[in-house]
Amino acid sequence: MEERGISQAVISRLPRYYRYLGDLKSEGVERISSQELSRIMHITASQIRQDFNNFGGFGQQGYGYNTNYLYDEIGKILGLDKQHDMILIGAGKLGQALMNHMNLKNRGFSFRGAFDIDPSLNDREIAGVRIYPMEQMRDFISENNIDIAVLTVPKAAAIEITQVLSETPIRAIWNFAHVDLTVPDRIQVESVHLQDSLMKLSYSIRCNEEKN
Amino acid sequence: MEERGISQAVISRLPRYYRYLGDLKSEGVERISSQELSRIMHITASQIRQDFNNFGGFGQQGYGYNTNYLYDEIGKILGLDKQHDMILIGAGKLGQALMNHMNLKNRGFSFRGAFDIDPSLNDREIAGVRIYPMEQMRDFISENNIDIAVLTVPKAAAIEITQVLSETPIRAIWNFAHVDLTVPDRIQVESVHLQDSLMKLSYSIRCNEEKN
DNA sequence: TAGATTGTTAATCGATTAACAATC
DNA sequence: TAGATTGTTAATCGATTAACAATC
Repeated sequence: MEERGISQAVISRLPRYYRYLGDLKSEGVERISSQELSRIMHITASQIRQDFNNFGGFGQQGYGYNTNYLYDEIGKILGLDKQHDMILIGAGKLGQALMNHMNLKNRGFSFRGAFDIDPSLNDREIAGVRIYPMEQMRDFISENNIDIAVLTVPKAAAIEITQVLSETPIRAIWNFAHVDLTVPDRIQVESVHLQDSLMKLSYSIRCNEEKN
Repeated sequence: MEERGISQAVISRLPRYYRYLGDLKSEGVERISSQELSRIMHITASQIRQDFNNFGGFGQQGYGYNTNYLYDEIGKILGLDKQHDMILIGAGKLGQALMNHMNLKNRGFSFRGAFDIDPSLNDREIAGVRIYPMEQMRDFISENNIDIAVLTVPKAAAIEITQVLSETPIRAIWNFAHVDLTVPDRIQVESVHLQDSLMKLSYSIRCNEEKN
């Protein structure tokens, strides 16, 4: 599994492959050719083969790909075979929604604790996860070997908290604040900019109506 | 403002330009050159100029760009000068979070109603928006000229509801379900796949730790 | 063996970057 | 006018698609 400089475009497609293969698997489909997958996913068979071959050959000539095997291999590439311990920072509605969704659905990812500046939330539990005062975050990360911090706080708070996180052994930040974060190289950041997404939708609407 | 076949790459960058220009504007910066913006946003000045010139010239040689003007123009391109009436479908935690966030923050976008299959939620209000029974959705869309449906329901429900939405005059779906939706051409879809985003983060973590 | 389908190289297409003439 | 910076063309780079030899 050689992975020198895989392009961002390829990586972005992996979760989608994983999803479709999971569906096929649960439908009992044992093997799939790049051509069939192409038809289902609406991308070219050529691209599918190129994408998979970035990570080595998963298929067999004349046969295609074994659904289960391919599913598992992509899972491994995505690091889904490993346990990820997470904390939530900012226990508002969005944060609570993520704890409900992600704790159940994606095995491998689990919230170990949540933190909020609002003292009235302290010691409460959401989806079986306890909410602690913000001051305890730093120590909690070290003591519980937390990998991922999920940031669901306003912009200004996100910048401040990122400063603090930069000095902890955290490995990644899943950022929902409407700001681009600056972190040391050893910390990975993935941002979900909901506003940006809605604006793209607004753009599509405008373009579509101008076609009249 | 000529816009034939603007690439998806350019469109994806527009909301980020808009965000940075908004920040500059509120800092009182009246003009900005592509070079300065390049330094702040960490993209090339060349790309910035190319991007803007897809929509016509917004700058002035020897001067740069007027921050306010550029901000407004990008806003217009993104359709932010227009009112967007939305409904929420699925009034769970995630949906509630979106109503709280988006109703206040992004002017131009406002929720007119929410719908849920859970009868216990009916007639309740969240962020000043009333929750109606699902059966009333269809009529509500027509009667209130709803543009955007925000889908925060599980996968299976999302597919069913999309069928129904396809027969209404809705113009866009903002999809949070973990599935790719199929709709008529006149309906725009923008999906936020949170699971995919988290998987990409997991991939980055794995790659980063393998560098040791 | 013949048919199918991968893995991989080569061709094409598109997006990014560089360069510079136009012009404020 | 001289300096600065855009708008735009040309060059480069990377990603996608096509083609086909390898092989199960």
